[in-house]
Amino acid sequence: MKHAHTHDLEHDLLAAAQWCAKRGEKLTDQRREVLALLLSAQGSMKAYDLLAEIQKQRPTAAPPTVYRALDFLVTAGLAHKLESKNAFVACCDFEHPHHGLMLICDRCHKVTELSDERLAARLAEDAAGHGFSVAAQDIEVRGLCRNCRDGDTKGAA
Amino acid sequence: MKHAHTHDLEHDLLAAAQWCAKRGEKLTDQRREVLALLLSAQGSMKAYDLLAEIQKQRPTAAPPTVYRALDFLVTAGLAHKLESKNAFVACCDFEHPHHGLMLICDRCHKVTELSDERLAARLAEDAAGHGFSVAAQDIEVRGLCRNCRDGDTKGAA
DNA sequence: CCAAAGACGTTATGTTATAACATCTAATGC
DNA sequence: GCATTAGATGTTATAACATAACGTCTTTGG
Ligand SMILES: [Zn+2]
Ligand SMILES: [Zn+2]
Ligand SMILES: [Zn+2]
Ligand SMILES: [Zn+2]
Repeated sequence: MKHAHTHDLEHDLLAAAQWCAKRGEKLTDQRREVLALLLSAQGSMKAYDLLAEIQKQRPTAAPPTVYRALDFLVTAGLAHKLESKNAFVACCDFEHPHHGLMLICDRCHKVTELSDERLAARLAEDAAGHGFSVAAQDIEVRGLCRNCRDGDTKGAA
Repeated sequence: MKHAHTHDLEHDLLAAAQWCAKRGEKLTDQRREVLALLLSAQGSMKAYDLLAEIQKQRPTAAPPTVYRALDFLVTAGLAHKLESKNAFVACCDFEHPHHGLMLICDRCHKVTELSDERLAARLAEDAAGHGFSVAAQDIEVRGLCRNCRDGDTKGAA
């Protein structure tokens, strides 16, 4: 079981590459590296933290290196930006475009992405009621995850 | 009718001062100036735009001047931060704490704050279903407001 | 081969936000 | 009144987040 995570990671990266190909785009090495970091992270990652990781293998990497990769991943639906944290997370289910609802733990910083179509529908309904047509939505919730709320101390930063 | 806006503004500022007093805090001159700018703005305002306005009357003002005022206003519920724009808006109804839903027009940049308790409840329910306890929530919707959708050209930036 | 498009390298800069410490002011208790 | 103290502000510097601009390289299709 030692390499279970690695195996899942490879599987996810392959699926992401296929998803890109389906869209007529390419998951290049740099994009793959950034996505791999996001997939491996416990919570979200900041752009400059990603940059620091990338620089371990590619010392000449600069901010545009990682921001370009992030832009690509977000546009392709492979990752999401957490606006309230200026941080990024891998999407949990990029093959099924959705309106994610992000649960962000203030204590262990873990992020859980939910999808609730009825919630999104209600949102669109509220907006329509004011003559507003929705192009994009962002729902971020801060609080405590189950572990942290139950007094677990292992997840603390 | 020429001074209707001014009158509303003074009324709102008075109400805000009373709201602060009720909380054992003070709406100082600087805080009042920032709030007045937010109340008078058509859409949201960025911190450094607020700073530029403040500096017209108080040339020594620096970033902490405006960020401190904004922190106070947001904490007191008198203003909200739009995380997706790094910008700020006055709250439409600070005397009735709520979970605002922000409709942000991509064309004229106007912001409409709605309150939908059922939406907030659904959100909390989704979170609870995953063992997550909600401390704060942020819902931001981008799109086109009624005027802009209908082809009005007056509101363009 | 050649042209065009996409990706990447590189430098510099723009934008957003806070740390840290000094000073001032207002409220409290004596 | 006067010291104490908490809150607010002044001031300088820097941290953190993000993009502009331009050059080069690689891939791909004619
Ligand atoms: Zn997702
Ligand atoms: Zn947690
Ligand atoms: Zn509000
Ligand atoms: Zn509009």
